[in-house]
Amino acid sequence: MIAKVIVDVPSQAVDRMFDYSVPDSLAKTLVVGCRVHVPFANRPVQGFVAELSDSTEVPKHKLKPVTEQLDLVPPLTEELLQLAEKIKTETLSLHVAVLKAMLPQAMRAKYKKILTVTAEINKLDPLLQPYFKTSEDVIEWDEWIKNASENEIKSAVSSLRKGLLSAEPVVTTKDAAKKRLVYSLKEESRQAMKEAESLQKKAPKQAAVLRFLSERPNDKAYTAQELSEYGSKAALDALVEKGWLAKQETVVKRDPYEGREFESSENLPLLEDQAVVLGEITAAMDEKEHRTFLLRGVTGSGKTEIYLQAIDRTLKEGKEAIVLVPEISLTPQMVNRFKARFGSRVAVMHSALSKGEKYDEWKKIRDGEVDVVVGARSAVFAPFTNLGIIIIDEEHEASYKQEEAPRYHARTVAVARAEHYNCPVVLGSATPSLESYARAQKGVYQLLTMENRVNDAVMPSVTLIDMREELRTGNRSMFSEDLLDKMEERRLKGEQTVLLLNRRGYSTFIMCRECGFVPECPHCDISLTYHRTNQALQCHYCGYRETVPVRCPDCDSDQIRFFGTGTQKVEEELKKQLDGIRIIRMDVDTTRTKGAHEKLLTKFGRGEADVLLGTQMIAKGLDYPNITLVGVLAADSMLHLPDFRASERTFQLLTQVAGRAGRHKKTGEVLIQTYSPEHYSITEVKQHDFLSFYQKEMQMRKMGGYPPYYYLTMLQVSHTDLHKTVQFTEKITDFLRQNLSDTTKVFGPVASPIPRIKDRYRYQVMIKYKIEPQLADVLHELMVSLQTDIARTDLQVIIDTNPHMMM
DNA sequence: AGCACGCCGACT
DNA sequence: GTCGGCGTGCTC
Repeated sequence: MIAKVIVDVPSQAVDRMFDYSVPDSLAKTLVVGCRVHVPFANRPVQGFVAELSDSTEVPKHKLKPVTEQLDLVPPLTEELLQLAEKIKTETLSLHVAVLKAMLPQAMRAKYKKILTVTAEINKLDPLLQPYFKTSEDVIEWDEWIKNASENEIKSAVSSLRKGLLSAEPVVTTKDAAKKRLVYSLKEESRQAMKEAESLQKKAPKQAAVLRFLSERPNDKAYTAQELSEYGSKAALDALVEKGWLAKQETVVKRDPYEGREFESSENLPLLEDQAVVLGEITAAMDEKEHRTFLLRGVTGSGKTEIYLQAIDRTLKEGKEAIVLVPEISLTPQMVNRFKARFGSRVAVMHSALSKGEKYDEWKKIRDGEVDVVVGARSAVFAPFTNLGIIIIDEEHEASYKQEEAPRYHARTVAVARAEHYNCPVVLGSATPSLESYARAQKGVYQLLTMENRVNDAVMPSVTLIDMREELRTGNRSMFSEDLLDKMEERRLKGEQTVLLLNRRGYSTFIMCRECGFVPECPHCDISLTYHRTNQALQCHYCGYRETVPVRCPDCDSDQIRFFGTGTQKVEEELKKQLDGIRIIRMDVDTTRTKGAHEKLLTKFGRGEADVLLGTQMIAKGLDYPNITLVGVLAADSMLHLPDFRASERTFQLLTQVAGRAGRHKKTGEVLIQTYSPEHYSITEVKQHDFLSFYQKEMQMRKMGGYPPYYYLTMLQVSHTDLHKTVQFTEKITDFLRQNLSDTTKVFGPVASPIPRIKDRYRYQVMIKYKIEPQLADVLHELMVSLQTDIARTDLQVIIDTNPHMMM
């Protein structure tokens, strides 16, 4: 038997299948989708069995056997393997990169080099001898070299040359299952309890352990911890030694939500709107036909309840469901709603879990222990085999696009999977992406709309505050008079305010007031950000850090001042303006630790603060009845980013955060402070008018030649040498112009908006097209032709067939 | 990517 | 004459 293997080597040059013979010992168990270890270019690597076959073109003397099979149950199903090929061609990624993206981190291979002694230890340099107390001892090269002295390293290198040491590459791939040791009473011991009493005198602890265990059911096993009140680990091990007890390793399942009580909930009654929408979705399920629905429902219209009931229906049919939510809204509040309805049938996958916890959640899915997964982007690859529905909440969110290779979009993957299972996809949002809404207009997706809020709530009133006007009237603070008044008013009434500091593309930097000097990162063309917590200037892109200068490095003036606004500064300022106001601040600093996010929200929910102040992360999913005021500081701060989606993002964020107000009995009010009160991405928020925004933005896209009117592909070229960067980009641009059709436009070379990151110069080429069937082939050909340059020089070329970030 | 193979300069 | 530098090709 021959196994066709995709090897884990990230190079275009080996991005194909390699044939291996399957040894007899594995012939019965090896199946497609398993991970294996194989020898490749004289070293072991991990690979994925993509096909099994009886024949091969490869001459016998070249064929090597599979060394090891890692999975009995293949982690990748046939469906996922097919899907991987599709993603590979669509995103121009390496095949193995896609396969790895489908697995939890813990199942991906680790490679290291191990040094072993081949001669007698005493022949070795005395400097190295301490590392090899016995001939079994090894040095893990990559780890060792970090702490070894220069002389030790030199000595090791020369010992390798002389053959006293040998270097061996090894792959380690493990299932990150958490194991623990447990003790149980052996069957035969039970009959001999009388003899056990004889231990009493010499070994009272051991006797106590036996007595305890004999009073319990036989098969129950306990950890040393659980038995510690009867006898220590030493006593337990002695009993094992004497044959009384059995000691075993068992796999424990971590449960990130262990010990948490979830109040169970039933299906809620639906409004008419909701019932119609649910009806359409279940009809599609009945027809067993794939359909993609775009559910546009205003904030507070009860989209989540629709998801829950659609899933309920799916489960009743014995099928499974995937729910994708944006990373930042994977809040406990969200998770709780699913856990409350479906209990232990839900797995949760998000970045706050440890690698091991993620693995366990993943395994629950593969082993069929759960049938619903709620998770961020990568949960779209959940290894279900009988999918009944895929739901993408807040479908417009940028986090559904992966910004590293493989650059897939979860929406595209979801639709591909749903086509395979003939099941529906539901894309939900109050502010759909332009792409999706345009597809719905064209009938590619089926549009469903909910214009009414549940709880008889009305949409909050939105007021725009022109900050230029405030400035003219002499208010130089970051709060308008109106906003301060209203916040104070809420506090007196015992109601709450959500305050959004929109600071994307707007960070705190320092500037010399005398000469205008702004400290920049020496490795990236970007100004340094001021971090108050460690009193340092830090680069957002490479992590470079320096201390805050006391005097201007340029003109020696001491007039160095901070600009921009951070949440900390807002908090201080607000405390100054409104004496005694209680503020909860949510930003990266205050939510870094595990569970902090939840704690802060619970606190706010209990009414222990008047104001919840935060960045984007507070814009989503918050649902507290007492929030009656939402304030937005600097609404337009991301409007001027070099990104054709800037208006769309602004509208979406403002609508989302406005939706936090007045979701229940009390009506809500929203105050938006801005310097561009006439911009449509802001004015349309005031009217709650998605359609009007959509039409205006579509006009802009049409004029600019952007999606959804045109498709984009971006090539990002980088190199440490500026001249080479430009040269290569020119070469690439020429190649594209020559090989693509005349109607396709190739823009470039241009320097990237951030022209240098980590000492690499960055240029880009943008391709705009309507129909270009050759594109994938041409780009592939291009990459093949650049292969040697990429491998031998430090040239890097990134292709993004659906760019979301223009930086 | 990472390794062997092979062809050139510098040195025991 | 040998060691080790790095350019080149290949990996089932």
